[in-house]
Amino acid sequence: MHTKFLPRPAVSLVTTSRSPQAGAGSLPAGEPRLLHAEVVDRLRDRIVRGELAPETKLNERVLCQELGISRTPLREALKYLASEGLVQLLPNRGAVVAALEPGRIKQMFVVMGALEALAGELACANASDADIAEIRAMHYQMVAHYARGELADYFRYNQLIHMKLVESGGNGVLAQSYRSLNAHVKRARYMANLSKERWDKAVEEHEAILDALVKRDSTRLKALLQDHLGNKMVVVMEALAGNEPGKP
Amino acid sequence: MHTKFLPRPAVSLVTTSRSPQAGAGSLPAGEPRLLHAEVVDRLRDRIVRGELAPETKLNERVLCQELGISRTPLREALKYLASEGLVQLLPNRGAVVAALEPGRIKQMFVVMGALEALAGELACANASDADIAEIRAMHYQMVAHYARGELADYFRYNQLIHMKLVESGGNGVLAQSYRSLNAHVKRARYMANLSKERWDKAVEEHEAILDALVKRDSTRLKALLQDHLGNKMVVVMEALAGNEPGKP
DNA sequence: GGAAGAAATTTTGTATGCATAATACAGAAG
DNA sequence: CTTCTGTATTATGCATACAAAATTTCTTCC
Repeated sequence: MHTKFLPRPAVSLVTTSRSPQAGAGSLPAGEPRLLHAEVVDRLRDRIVRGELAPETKLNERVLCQELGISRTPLREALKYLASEGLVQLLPNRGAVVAALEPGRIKQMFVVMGALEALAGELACANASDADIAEIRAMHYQMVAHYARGELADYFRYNQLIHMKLVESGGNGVLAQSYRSLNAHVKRARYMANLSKERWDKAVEEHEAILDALVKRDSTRLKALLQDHLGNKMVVVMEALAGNEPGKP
Repeated sequence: MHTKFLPRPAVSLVTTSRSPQAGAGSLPAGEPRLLHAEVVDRLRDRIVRGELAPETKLNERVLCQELGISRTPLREALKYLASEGLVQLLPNRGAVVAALEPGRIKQMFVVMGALEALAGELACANASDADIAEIRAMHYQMVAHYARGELADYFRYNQLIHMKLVESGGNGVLAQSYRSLNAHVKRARYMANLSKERWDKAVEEHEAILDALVKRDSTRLKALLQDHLGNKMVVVMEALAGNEPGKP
């Protein structure tokens, strides 16, 4: 697998032009977006998508050139991502993309199970009818993509549904915790090749989940979510076991 | 309440002397401890203990002087703490200690409830006898401090017990998530004045919790932990409601 | 040829400098 | 006295400079 960075010609995030050498600012900017925050989002995205593979060394000079910024905001972003657990800081030796240890991912699934169960409970109790209608709409979108075999779009709606479900319980802390763990797990999922059978089953499970939510059947929803997540865990863990039997 | 910083004469964290102007390093240092990491720990501690009160403005120049470092590692530390949610970054306006919104704290208790329930389950299943013996020992220490009316020490052992219980389930991700939420909640608890009755009851609850753990009665332990946490929530929420009826 | 060690290079950690945004302050107008 | 406006001050965001550590490269010796 490639670990080399693409020689992108430093498209540069700098738009607000606060830098000493820069010439002219432009956008009126309703809300100032700081560089480190932008970099956090970009790097997190690249890590989650697997473009920055686990254990990739993050060379500051290279990243700075790619992003068209100086080391200061980059290093701030790395600290932020380290706190999220997506980056590991090695004192005096820089930063690397966090490893994807199967044991740790499994632990994350267990915790996410507890969070999703709680989320299901809260959603049944607190979700508005509009929330549920939105989830139903996303569900049908997802099923449509499934029918057409469009995996990427299926995944996207799948994620949207799970996030919306978690959010509609009205507990922002829960949503935040879930999102954070989910980012880690998503990294692993990019390796997992969904089998046709598993895909079929996952859609079935989603049908049942939607049904339980509509009926606000908390007990059943919790059980279904647990089951769904458990199955997903199996798939991901298998993929993970297959993709790194021995680290070279 | 004081929000002003103490004029500490810059005791300086700099020991490794990598700075341009610094004179001499000293400690052989088995493992290099970086400045930003040190600052993260210090600031987090001050925030959790309430020495840096909620919504306190964090002036970089002042903190730099207090810590005896330059702005670079300080700002890195602030980014890290922002990711933990203990600090809020205001673009172009610096950083403030995160507010203690009762609604949010309540949400945290709900999530911690789910995590503790899981922790209880895992502890019953996975804790070694040595783990349980350690918890028991800490429990008796705690009770001794309770008997002597030593609140601070009681709290310390209380925390140790809860953390050990969470850790002995063997799920590091769970422990990490719990620790993070706990830091936030601890901030609130520093305001809560435990009544004698509540204290008595809390110790009773702990007796029952220990008993359930020793017997590895997962179902009962979960229920007891939920109850215990729920009671603690009531106390904290009352204190929080009392201490900020109107923000000046 | 390979191991060991020294010098050169790169990389990281921290401090500092500079430009812009934000705030405090002063004075004028109402 | 309050409110507005323009200016001085301060604070923040980013870039850069420099020193120590780590890594690589080049010798040297066996």
